[in-house]
Amino acid sequence: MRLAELSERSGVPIATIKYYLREGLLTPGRQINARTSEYDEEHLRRLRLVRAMIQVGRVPVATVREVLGHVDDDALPRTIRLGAALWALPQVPEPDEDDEYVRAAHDVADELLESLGWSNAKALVTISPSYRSLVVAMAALRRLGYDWDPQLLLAYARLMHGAAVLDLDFVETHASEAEKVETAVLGAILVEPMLQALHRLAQEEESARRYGFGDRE
Amino acid sequence: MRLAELSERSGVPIATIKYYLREGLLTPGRQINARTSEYDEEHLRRLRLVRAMIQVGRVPVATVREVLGHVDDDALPRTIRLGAALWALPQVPEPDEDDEYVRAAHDVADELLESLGWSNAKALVTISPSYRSLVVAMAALRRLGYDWDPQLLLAYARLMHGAAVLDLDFVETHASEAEKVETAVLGAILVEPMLQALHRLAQEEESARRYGFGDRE
DNA sequence: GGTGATTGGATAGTGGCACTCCCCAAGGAG
DNA sequence: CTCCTTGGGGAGTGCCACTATCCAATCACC
Repeated sequence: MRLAELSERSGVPIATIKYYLREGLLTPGRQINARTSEYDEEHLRRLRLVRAMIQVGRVPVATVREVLGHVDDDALPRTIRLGAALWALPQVPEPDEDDEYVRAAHDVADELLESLGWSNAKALVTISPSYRSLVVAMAALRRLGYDWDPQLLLAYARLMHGAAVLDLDFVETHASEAEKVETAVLGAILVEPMLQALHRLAQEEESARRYGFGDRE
Repeated sequence: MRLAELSERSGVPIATIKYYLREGLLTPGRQINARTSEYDEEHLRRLRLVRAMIQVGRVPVATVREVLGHVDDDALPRTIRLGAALWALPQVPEPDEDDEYVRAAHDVADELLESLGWSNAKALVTISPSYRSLVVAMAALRRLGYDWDPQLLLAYARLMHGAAVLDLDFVETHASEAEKVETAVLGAILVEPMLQALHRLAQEEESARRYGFGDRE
């Protein structure tokens, strides 16, 4: 198919597809002659993937390129490719390690990993950007005066581990070997907005259940 | 305290505080004379809250203003204020209702709410932006060819309901009546990055557990 | 074979956003 | 009285995700 049809079937404007091509998010089509390129179903699929990452996952264009680079890197073993792709995702800004709240958050986070028995990967996990994000969020909450119990964090962690198990079970049963990394990355990028939406819906529901709507009080 | 000290204690540059003041994210200090304003602990707290929403929660400045407006609106009952604040948070772009994947996602989402027994708030919930986000994410996954089981979604929803129960229990025990809405909003804004970080860590851990690191294969 | 429309590619421009720079006038210190 | 500091406000900056325009090659139709 040609650019116009690719645009038609994906719903992405032609100018935007050109931009993605320039940015290296899509591989160029097969050059038929100087003025015509042919795109196939794989291009369409990749384009939809890119769009989903950008629009649903709010991933910056430069990061999409990086993530896809890792996903496509057949030279690396699977866990490393997944890890590399996840590490490339946008993260919170670097924490200030001199801040007392940040140091305290590190301690709590380390204890948490210990309790969860995630220590086998601890060397890796403690330098992961996700670990940093966790520490930053914990420190921010504490700085605002919310001194939550580490047990609460443990409960959250168990819930999210449950979600991760569901993700990877899904990857197991539904994806071919070659697609596993891609599916797992999508698990991180597209499932997260879904979880977030469910979380907010659940909050609204639970709040209404506990306190009613209050409009008759 | 004066602007310089507010900046010092919060770690936010003076120019940025001025910008927040101009944008209405902070109330002006008490004017002492034409050239001096006095800020108090409440300003500091509010500034930290704003910073956390922007940097950790990635909430746009205009949205922070809107959310805080709802949080501060004492005229409304609590559930409504919480709902209004959550609804103001940034969401995915409007779905194309003519798209077959979007319509199918609507059906699955409605069934899900039914199964969960969240139907008491259904009229509200189905017009919630979170509901829209959910539908968009579901449609995007399907469009990419991942035909997951609705049961999987139900399992995710139960997990996130568990998280919401933890959130609201925390609000119950740790916040004064006046702070409840603020805490609940923070629950949506600061707990979410924490959950996301835990989710990614859990994925890395679970992936390493199942497949090893693969570097000796 | 000529002619106007279409296509793909490159370049430059746009709009939004979160700051950030700079200047000014008012205080305050010596 | 002079110089330094401070708060306020407007204008500018840098980044990012597009998007509009231009150009030349080709294709459809006459």
